Amino acid sequence: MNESFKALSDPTRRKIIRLLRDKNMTAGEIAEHFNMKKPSISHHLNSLKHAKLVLDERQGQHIVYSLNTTVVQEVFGWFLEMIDSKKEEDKDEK
Amino acid sequence: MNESFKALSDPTRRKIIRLLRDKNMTAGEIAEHFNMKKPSISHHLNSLKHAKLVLDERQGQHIVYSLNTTVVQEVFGWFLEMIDSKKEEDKDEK
DNA sequence: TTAGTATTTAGATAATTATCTAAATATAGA
DNA sequence: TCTATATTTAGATAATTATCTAAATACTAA
Repeated sequence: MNESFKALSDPTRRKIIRLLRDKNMTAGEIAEHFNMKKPSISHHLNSLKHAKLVLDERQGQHIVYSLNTTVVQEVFGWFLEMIDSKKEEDKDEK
Repeated sequence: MNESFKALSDPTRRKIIRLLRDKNMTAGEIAEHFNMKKPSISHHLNSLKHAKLVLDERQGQHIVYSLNTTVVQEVFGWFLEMIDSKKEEDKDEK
């Protein structure tokens, strides 16, 4: 999970996640949303891949990236723990 | 919100958040949970403070740190958006 | 005022990270 | 095989980050 937190620390990568939330995309399509050279996008995608936040699949000349919602949900769960259990404590006290 | 994501990218800082979830603590109390020199803890606390994830209050010789759940919830909301709206789309299609 | 304790700040250092350029690799079609 | 396109890898570089040591600051009590 540390890798996920690290990957999400960068705004470019968060935007990539947001893009892939809506639909799967090729590396080139993703790159079009940024004013950045493609190797840099590759580097970011590699980071997200390493954290398993995205999955990649080659389709001929293209590589299609998709969001791995399972891992996003894991990180989500961490926040839930930080917020939710605190609410439960409050309830118990009342 | 970028500051929050950055702050949370470090495991030491995430552990601090987890500690403060349970109860407010002084810098010294927090430091006891880590095998690290106090200036380093200070550095981490400063990062969390800068991101507004924690709040500090001097009480005599001590500085007490508390979790700022509002900001934690903001970040939580980001994940909700990544997960939740995707679920809604699925529902609409069914 | 001095001494003790809590905590931070400053500075150094090594490691990590984000972007670029150049080159390499993978796929497809002629 | 050559050419074109998509994408990644490699290397350089500047910026950022995490830990340490030394020093400074803040508060308390004698």
